[in-house]
Amino acid sequence: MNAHESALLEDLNDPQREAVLHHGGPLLVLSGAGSGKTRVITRRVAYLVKVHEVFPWRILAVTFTNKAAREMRERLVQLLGRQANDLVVSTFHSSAAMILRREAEHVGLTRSFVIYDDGDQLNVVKRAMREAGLEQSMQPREILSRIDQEKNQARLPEDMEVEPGDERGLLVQRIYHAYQERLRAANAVDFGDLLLLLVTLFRKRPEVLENYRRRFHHVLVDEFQDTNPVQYALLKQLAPPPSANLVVVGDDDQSIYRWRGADVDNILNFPREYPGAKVVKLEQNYRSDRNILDAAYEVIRKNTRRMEKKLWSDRPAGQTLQLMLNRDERMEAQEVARQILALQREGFIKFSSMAVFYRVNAQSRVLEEALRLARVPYTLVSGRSFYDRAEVRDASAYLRLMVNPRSDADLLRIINTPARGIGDTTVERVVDHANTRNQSLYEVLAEPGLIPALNTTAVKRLRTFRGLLESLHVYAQGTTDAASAVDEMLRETKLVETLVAEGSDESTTRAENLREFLGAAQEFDLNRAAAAVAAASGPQVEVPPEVDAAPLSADTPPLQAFLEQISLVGDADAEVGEGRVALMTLHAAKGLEFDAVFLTGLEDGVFPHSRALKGEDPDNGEEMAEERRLCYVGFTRARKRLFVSLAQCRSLFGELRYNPPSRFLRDVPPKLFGISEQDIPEPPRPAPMAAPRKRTWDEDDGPRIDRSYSQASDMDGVSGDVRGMRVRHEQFGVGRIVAADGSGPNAKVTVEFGGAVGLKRVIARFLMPG
DNA sequence: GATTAACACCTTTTT
DNA sequence: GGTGTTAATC
Repeated sequence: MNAHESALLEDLNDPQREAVLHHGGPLLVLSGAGSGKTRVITRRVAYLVKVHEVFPWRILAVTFTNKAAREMRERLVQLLGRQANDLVVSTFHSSAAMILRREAEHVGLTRSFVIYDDGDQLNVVKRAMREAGLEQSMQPREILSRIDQEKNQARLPEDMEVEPGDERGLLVQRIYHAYQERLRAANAVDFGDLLLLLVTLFRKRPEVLENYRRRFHHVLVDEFQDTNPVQYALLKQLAPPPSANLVVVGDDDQSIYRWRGADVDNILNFPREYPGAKVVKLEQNYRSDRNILDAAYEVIRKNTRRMEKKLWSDRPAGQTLQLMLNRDERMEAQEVARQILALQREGFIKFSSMAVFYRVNAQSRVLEEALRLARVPYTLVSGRSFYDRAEVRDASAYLRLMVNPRSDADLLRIINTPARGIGDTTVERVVDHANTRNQSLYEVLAEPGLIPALNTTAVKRLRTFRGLLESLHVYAQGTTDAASAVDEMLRETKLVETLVAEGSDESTTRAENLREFLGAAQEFDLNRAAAAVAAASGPQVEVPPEVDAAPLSADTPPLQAFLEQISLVGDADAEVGEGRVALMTLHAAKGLEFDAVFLTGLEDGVFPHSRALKGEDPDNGEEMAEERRLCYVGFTRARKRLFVSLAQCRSLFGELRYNPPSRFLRDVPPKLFGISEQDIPEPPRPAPMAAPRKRTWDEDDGPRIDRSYSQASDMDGVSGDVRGMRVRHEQFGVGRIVAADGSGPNAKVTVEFGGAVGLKRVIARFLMPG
């Protein structure tokens, strides 16, 4: 055994070592939470390279999230040094995008295709519906989600299985078809297409697939339990059964993306798809104290249809879990903040090793407020907030047009941003004209004079606008870095200028964001330059002539590469801040670990989510099983302390709701909370002021504006007789209520504001007592 | 054509 | 609480 070898096998337990050493053929690694699976994957890759002398470019390692890919890459750099540069380590979507770009012409795209996100997709669906005259038939959102589902199942419009007589299904199919045509015409793809088009291409053109099979002799997949049918199809193409070197690592108990088409059966049936696959179980947990592990097990064991395994640990039992019972969500948030400060003061746990989890993003607001008030530093770990801002998306739309002027969705987005006097009527006429001529908007705008019913000013403005796009497009073709393209675009479009001129606080922030966007482009260029240097100085190895060993993204032009990063990676800097508590959804928590974890909202209806509660048998449905797995994921993130919190009532979606404690809590034996069966405490009663308001106008109990629940400055509802009351409106100033009607959040009142304003009927919640 | 107020409607998780 | 749509007004 040489030095490399022993170093790479160091401190691995038996099954881990078995997985690293496994030689040839398919391998399934069932890895429980905290059992060291990333270590297994990275060591295995390093072992292949160093001991078996596999060329790094022969190895493809796919993960599900960008975070995971980044971490894996970092660890591999530590193990392999610059040899790691030649590995392909990326998400399904990134690697598919890179391959698709190389093969674009086979699928009716050009290499400069752009990637549409959710919002763009919805616009395309809406336009497809409008053109087909089917606007009122179904919700565009629903159509889109059904299209996405079809794509997840690897089905093109013609592959859809529609029962005869299924009107809605037929409608979806029709629009799906029109939608795809529009994407192709715009030289654009959506997320689903990245995978689906590639699978289709490989199916139709085996010789193209062959090139990649010849190259990638080793394929490794992380979080395999979350793969959906298209992803699995792609894997099977690249690493065909029965004998390819395909290593899949995952944990069926942590499958939490069923709603996005992920199929647990992929992992459950893997041994059948790849007969002879070796199966290794990693059951030793190195992360959590035993009390936490036991609690997690009690929750997950209720699921039927799982691969039986039980994590064990030689760690101490540790402290018991702590149950936090709160009156409402505000108290919950305060208590979380208080406990965080206490833990920090004890000195053992730093802010940066604590996290607060919640089921839905809507829960984060109250938590943030409380943490801010308590001066607890925190970071909100949410996917891609920066690139979701309107102004940043406008800027990206311009950039995408610079690369690909045919992108109608982008053109429509910015045709009047900043305002240049091109209104809805004009746009509609341009769109109609483009539809009849079957051309892109950009093409049609080359000769705006031909568009019917336009007046001369409109034609002139369109001409100027088209001129702008044209010169940007030309500029982009000559540019060698992303930042100069962004810079040029910001100058020419006057996006920043317009915002600055507006002068409001909000527009100033937006202008700042655009400057930050430029900064992101500069940073991107720097990283790219560094990567190029590293690649050039890497060891030159002999490559068999029939194999293409070039990096997948080899000659993507810089602006395009930057755009790809924006769409697929998002805000790479949104890592958990130093010295800050992390706030995130349970889904975002997968793959992370913290000394102390706060799991909030353990109430039936919140977690498990209300959607999982309805149905015939809410305790055994697939949705409930998934909620349970989500709970398991949440629990097993904690190393030493697990706080589980609920609120007896919480206002969600504008309404006050009383939810029973989560059924998951009943699965945890009380002794793990350090309490006995009898003294399971009652949550504190809601304060009298928090009583649900059910009053109507008939109950005359004196003038009163009910703002019991929210401390907000607005009037949530109106009750009692408020006539004569003084109120203030942001626009109209101070006045007196003369009449009122309705109740609840949309109650209206008529107010005499006096002066020039006079009588106005306004929604009560826009008023403040004044 | 732009701007604003009113109002309807939705709200799980995200590559 | 946000977002998109409509109607009214400049």
